[in-house]
Amino acid sequence: MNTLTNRQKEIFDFIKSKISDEGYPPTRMEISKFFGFKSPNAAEDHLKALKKKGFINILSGTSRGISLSDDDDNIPVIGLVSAGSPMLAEENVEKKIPALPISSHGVDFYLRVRGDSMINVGIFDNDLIAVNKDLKVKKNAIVIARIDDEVTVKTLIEISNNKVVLKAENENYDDIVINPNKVNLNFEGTCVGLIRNMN
Amino acid sequence: MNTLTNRQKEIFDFIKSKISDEGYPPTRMEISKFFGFKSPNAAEDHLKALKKKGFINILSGTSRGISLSDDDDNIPVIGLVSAGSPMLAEENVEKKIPALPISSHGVDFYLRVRGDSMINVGIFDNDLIAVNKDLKVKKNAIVIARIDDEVTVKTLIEISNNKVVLKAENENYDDIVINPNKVNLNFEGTCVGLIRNMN
DNA sequence: TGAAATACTGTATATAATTACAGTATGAAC
DNA sequence: GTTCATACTGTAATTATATACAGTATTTCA
Repeated sequence: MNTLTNRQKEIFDFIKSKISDEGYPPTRMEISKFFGFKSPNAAEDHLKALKKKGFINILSGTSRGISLSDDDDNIPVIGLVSAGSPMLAEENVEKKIPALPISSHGVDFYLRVRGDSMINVGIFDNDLIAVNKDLKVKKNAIVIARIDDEVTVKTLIEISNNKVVLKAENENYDDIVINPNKVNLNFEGTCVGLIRNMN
Repeated sequence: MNTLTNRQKEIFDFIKSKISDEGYPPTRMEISKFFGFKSPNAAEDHLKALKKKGFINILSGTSRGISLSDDDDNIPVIGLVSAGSPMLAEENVEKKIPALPISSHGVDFYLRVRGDSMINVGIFDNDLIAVNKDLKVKKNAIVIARIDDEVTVKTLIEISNNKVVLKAENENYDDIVINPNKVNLNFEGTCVGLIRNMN
């Protein structure tokens, strides 16, 4: 998908806000009025550009026939992570679900938790944790780490150039102490929320 | 708000599905075509009825100018419950948020948990629990009980005509043993899910 | 440096859409 | 037993809307 110019992004944002505010997309005239265009064709041209770049679909002959093609506010749920594959690789995506209704930080994906290593902080087997992948990992945060292709959820209690300590929140598990220069360690993100389904 | 006739509900549902499928509301002609009306005025009449009953708004002179007036898929979050007031009374509603993305059962409201009495089952202070108020309360379910105006979340471990036992999932709390004939006991619902926001 | 993309103005027109008015028929409410 | 709400048919007019064509000016990229 191509990138939008500043002006095109403004138009695209206007369309999105119209849809969320009014409940329906704008007409060419409404776009023109908002941006001060003297001709509806200016809006038409922008819509064609947005369509060409794949950001919207246009139904011809249909009033307000604009739909956003990039509707994916749905967030992937990651089940088991295959060795060697990136977190968000298609083979790892169990399904897609809408965003967490609460959450101060953005959620990039949900990860289904396996095992009981974090029960002391209320993260149970089969829970979904909401993960933000761009937040800087910080001490005392619950992080999603990948150690030599093994994905694990733990509390980060120490991080320096040659030592990383990951703590399981369960007395039955030992701390994981790693020299990041010797093993392959990646942080896949920080846990920012949790969803549990009870039956 | 008035109630809808079966036919009006069909029309209303069609409008909702059009909005979610196509991204914009239908025209009178599209409604008529779908239902087999031979006149667009049949749709017009229905829209007026829906407007009169408060289910939609209509912007005159605007193509597809239909908007849904009640975003009733948003679910109330209940904070502190005032003594004597029904659970869902307005004064108890903190805010409204979209439905839990997962959940096998319907969610009638979210309740903000106060205290640590359920930490052994992973329910922590400030968590939101998703509550279904119509499920029959069952042994071993986590229930929301109201005992003489005091709302509490506990595991129901015994229920009979003259004895109800509610268990806190934390060693520091004793079981609550109640004779339902002597105190005012109501079950407000069953916990069907959980949301936690982490910062 | 020259073509293509961007960002518009200006005009025009076919058609999409709203919506009023005039009816018909049926069942519920008072 | 008549009024009101529901649920439509049928017609028609005004206006809302999409969208083509012909331009101009500027910027981007190869």
